[in-house]
Amino acid sequence: MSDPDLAIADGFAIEPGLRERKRLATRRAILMAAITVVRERGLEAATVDEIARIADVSPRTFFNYFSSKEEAIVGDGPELPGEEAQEAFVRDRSPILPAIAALFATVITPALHDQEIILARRAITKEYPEIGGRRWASIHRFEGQLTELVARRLADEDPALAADPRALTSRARLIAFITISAMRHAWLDWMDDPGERRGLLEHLDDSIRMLPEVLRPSGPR
Amino acid sequence: MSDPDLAIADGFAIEPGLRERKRLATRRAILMAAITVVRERGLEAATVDEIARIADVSPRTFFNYFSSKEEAIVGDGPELPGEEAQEAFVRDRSPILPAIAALFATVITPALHDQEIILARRAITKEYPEIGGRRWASIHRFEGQLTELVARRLADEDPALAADPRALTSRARLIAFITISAMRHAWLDWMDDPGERRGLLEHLDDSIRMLPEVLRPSGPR
DNA sequence: TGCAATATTGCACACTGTGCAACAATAGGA
DNA sequence: TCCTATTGTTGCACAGTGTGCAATATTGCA
Repeated sequence: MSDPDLAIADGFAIEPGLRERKRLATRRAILMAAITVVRERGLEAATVDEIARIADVSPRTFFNYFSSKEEAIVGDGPELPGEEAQEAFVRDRSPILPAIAALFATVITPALHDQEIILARRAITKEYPEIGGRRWASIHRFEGQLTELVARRLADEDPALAADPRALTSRARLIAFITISAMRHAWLDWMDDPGERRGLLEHLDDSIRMLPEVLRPSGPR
Repeated sequence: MSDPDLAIADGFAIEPGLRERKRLATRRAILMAAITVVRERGLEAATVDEIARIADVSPRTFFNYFSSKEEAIVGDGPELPGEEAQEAFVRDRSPILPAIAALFATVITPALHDQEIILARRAITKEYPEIGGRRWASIHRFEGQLTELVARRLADEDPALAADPRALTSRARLIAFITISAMRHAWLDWMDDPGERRGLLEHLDDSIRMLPEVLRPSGPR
């Protein structure tokens, strides 16, 4: 059960063999089946057995591709970009909030590739917010990773802070929480944007820019 | 299956009968059993059957008191204070962030009553962060309630904003997200505070005060 | 005491998720 | 083309969560 992405990870675009192509097709079939069942017959009807039946695989095979039902329906959690981008972020000295927003943008852009899946999932999470349960694990993991990354940058730009691990972690954690909040805020505004007049990344810019404004003690005026 | 808290909800402290006292005792027995099993034998061993066995009730009865295993181990989610406090908050015109922090304080203070349970749960969530899964539902619900409340206040203090529901919701949501982030940040700093030199509420003040500082475009300096 | 309300329990059931071993399909060289 | 190692698929048994329901036990109250 090798990761087919590894075939292109080293820069050579190896034509995937029959095995990899079948694997990707199966994964997609299960994923589409999950989304389809939820959209057409509701979250109640979306049991693993039913999804597997629609995808034409055995229920056992379902779990070879997704570790939980929610993962198939709602997708994987966010991931940090590769090492090089992380290093650049650590050494960067521009304002940190927009820098993190840019980091998010590089992560989101490829994920937005498959419009059909993205839009279906958007509709599903809007109709069934309770599906987010299993997502907690991945968001929590992402919070930890981002905190770590921000801490590296803070330590890099302020050695005095690096000498106080507790203060460093505390500050990094707050920045990570705030930016993830902005990300979620942008996502929700995007979901509420009826004509989709602005893209997700534009909403993210809006949210980041709204932050200092909202925090002014005197309130917006 | 009436809520025993209702007996005092209207201001009259009715002496609870044998039924209510037994009910509270059973609830507590299950709760303590859950915490004890996790602490002594790990999260793996903490099955519903085992917890029920320790609490000396049937597994079925466990689910009469808690809707899930996690709820027994980690406790209920946060709740907004009563109507009067909410109304006062809506009409209040002091800076909104400290005002929300004060709101949190009124909610947290009674919840901090039972030191034994609080400390045990603190240790458990520290050792097993993955337990938070089921908590997502309650945090999500709380986010929605707080957003609604903040929106009422924003509409009350700025009629122009009230006329634009989307902008109103967007702003209220961001404020709710940020303050909940600050709350979670304070909770984590509190968990990391070894000698417990500062209480949870003091950490909350710290977090709220740290917000504008962190957001300054030039960064901390 | 006796009746109404409520709590506890056992039981059957649907569902998620995992380990394991048998079986099927593919890759890649002889 | 055939052979074999590797990898993918499936069925099966199992442990666990959570729910509905009906029988039984307990409590409140007249």
